[in-house]
This record gives sequence, C-alpha cells and structure tokens, in this order.
Amino acid sequence: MNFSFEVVNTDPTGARRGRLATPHGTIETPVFMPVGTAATVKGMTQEALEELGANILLANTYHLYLRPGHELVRKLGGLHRFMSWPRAILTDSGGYQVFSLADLRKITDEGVRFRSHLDGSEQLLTPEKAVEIQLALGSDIAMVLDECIETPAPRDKAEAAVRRTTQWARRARHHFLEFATRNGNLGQRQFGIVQGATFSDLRRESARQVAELDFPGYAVGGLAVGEPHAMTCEMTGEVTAFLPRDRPRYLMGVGRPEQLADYVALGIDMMDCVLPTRAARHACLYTSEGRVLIKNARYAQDQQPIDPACACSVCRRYTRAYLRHLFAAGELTAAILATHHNVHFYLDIMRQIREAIEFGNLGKFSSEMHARYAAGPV
RNA sequence: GGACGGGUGGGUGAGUGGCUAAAACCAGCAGACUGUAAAUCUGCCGCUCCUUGCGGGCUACGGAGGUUCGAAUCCUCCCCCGUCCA
Repeated sequence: MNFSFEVVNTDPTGARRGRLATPHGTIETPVFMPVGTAATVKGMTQEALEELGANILLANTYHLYLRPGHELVRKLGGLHRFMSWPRAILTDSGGYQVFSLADLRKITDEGVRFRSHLDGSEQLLTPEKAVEIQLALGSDIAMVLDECIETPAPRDKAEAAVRRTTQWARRARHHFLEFATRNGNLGQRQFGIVQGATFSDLRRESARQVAELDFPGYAVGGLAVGEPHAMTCEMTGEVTAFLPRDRPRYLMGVGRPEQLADYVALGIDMMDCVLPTRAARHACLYTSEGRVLIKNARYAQDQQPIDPACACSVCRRYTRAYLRHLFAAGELTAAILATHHNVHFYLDIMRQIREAIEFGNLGKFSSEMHARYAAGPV
C-alpha cells in the first residue's frame, strides 16, 4: 500500500477529516496515537490496542536504539514483526529526549551527545543516525531529529533551535532520500518538524524553511512544554497556516482530553501524548464528566463504573471501589485496567471529533469538553 | 524467684542531656503528570489558637517520682514484653 494523504472533508473551523494511507493500513484522521516508547504501550497488549481500534502507535528511536538496539530489531524483521503490531507505527526521532534528558546531553551542530541513562555510556545521535535507526526499525513514519526546547525560552535560544532544526532537517532529508535509495526502503515516509518556541515570526519562518524540503508530512514540535494552552493554540495556528494543505499535520506531544478538539480545529490531523497512559498508571482516570482521581477515599465504596457513560470493557465490568483497591494494593492490574480505560477514552474522543467535523459541530463539542473539565477532579 | 535485653507518634524503627513535635520507611490524606529515565514525583500527616509565621499555647517517647537552667535520653521505684537460668 502506498503512502498517501487525502483531506476528505473540512469544517468551518478549519478542521479536516482525512485519510492517511500507510504500508500498514489506512488511518482515519484526525487521529490520536498512543505512545509506545519502548515498543510497548505501557500496561497494554497489542491485542488490546487492536480491539480498541488504535491504528497507529508511536515508538521511540532513541530508546529502541539503546535497547534492544535497532540492528537487532532489523535482524528480527523490523519493529512491526518484533512487537507483533500489524498496523502503522510512527517513530519519534529522539528530539524530545534532547529536551527531557537535558541534564544528560550536550548539543552541537553535529548532533546530540547523550549519556545513556541505562549504563552511562556516551552516545552520539545525529540527524543522519536518526534516519538510519528508523529505517532499520522500519516504521511507517520517521521523524527528523529536531531540537526541542522548553517554553518560555529566550529569543536567542529559540532562534538557535530553529536554525539547528532546519539545518538538521535538511541533512536528514538528504540522507533519507539517498540512504533509502541505496539500501532499500519498504515504504517509510519522513516528516519534518517545525520549532520556534513561542515566537510567532520564528514559528512562521521555521515552517517556511522546513516546508521547502518537501516532506510528505509536517509536525509542530516544541509545544505543550510549559506554556499555557492558549499559547499552544496560538503557535499551532500560526504554523498550520504556513504548511501545505495536502500534507498531514502532526502536533507532537498533546494533549489533555479537553484540548484535543482545539488542536483539530486549528488544522491538526495527528496527535500523540503519554498523558492517557501515564496518568492512568498514576490513578488519574479520564471520564465524560471530568477527571476521576480513583485513589481518593471517596471512591472506597463507590459501586459505579469509572465512567457510567463509557462502553469500554473495564467500565462494563469493574467498579470504582475495585479499581481504588487495586491501586491502594499496588496491584499491576490497576495500571492495566486504568490504561485500557484511558486509551479507550482518548480514542473515543477522536471518534467523536471526526464525527463532529462531518456534522460541522466541532466547536460545540470542544466547549462542552472544556466545561466538563474546568471544574477539576470530579 | 534470678540474669540479661527491651517498652518511642497509626505500624516498623532511629535517637543515649539542649540543634527533638522527635530521623527514615510504611500506612493514611491530597495533588501533579502533555513527541515516557515516570507502576513516578510533590505536599500534608499529635491537638489547638490566631495577625498562617523559620508564630503562640497545650499534650507526647510504659507509669510515678527525682536530678538538672533544660530529660525520650541520667537516677529511684513500679508495670508490661522477650530470651535464658532455676
């Protein structure tokens, strides 16, 4: 199956209903991609993800490079076969680790030197290396290595990150096209990434520069890393206006349940976030009425499901009281059930968003979500 | 009956004269989490008062007395627990 993207519908807000075809299946967009950094969505099996209708997962270049190693994965038939995931995979480049492992790395124009958090060994990740690792993994979509910085950031730092991100994108693009031609590529596509922190002009400039490299898809990076939601939206809007309409747009690392529709309304087609899975492991459950902090004493005798309006298998079978007990007891099943529910909830939000775009009432959906989540934990 | 060892905040358990309302861990309560170094991290955790502060008062280290400016810490007696000897 060839890689292609088509916008099948738009609504007045600027939201797009689309279809992204990959070698591992066609994805209805806007889409939310559960994060499976180390070739697993923590707390979930691949069969469960398939049942929930996840059509694309995220995995991480840097983490899989360190362990088990991209060459091993290649030898074992690529990431899809290795982890037995027949649907699409997008691999992040390690750019986020530039941000999150700030105290363990050093950036130069050449690339990023990491001190491995696993064994302390020094590792060099370059734009070219990130390309090669991802080709070995065989993901459907490979991200270029970028420099992700915190927000708010000083102007000069943001400028430097944009300059380097563009420079790296150029190198990554060339290397990808050349290396793939020489060594074979089973249909992987490469996405560019826009940076620019919270500066509108830098965001626009970054978008313009990266778009020149003619990627089949574009990501907006470096957002939701400290700035307020309104700023995230403002910057996203600045960028999407400058990206080609016929290519998928991926807003990296977002968001909270009530924020997803906002990004979609700004023309975003793809999102990913660790929040549903991480929060689940930390006993934070997302529901149609807001967040449920299931460890709270108030749920000790609550015989309702997590979310009475939810159709997931966990809500059909287990009570809040039982979930609370599992968390209190430190049982692994707590994380498994909570993760299942939250991922279902996120994927269901996306289903509703896609439907809302078709019916032209995405704005209404968005304001309802915000209203329900405004009050804090239920 | 005797010899040792020991009794500390909900639990385990540090502390052997003032820096101790008393370490640490657990439990409990609450919160955070946005391209995952996260089954993690943070705060509170004797009672009480207020002008919420490195604030005041009270109570507290088995019990009762005592020494001392000052005691969970030293002394005396008593109670209880454990081990061993009769």
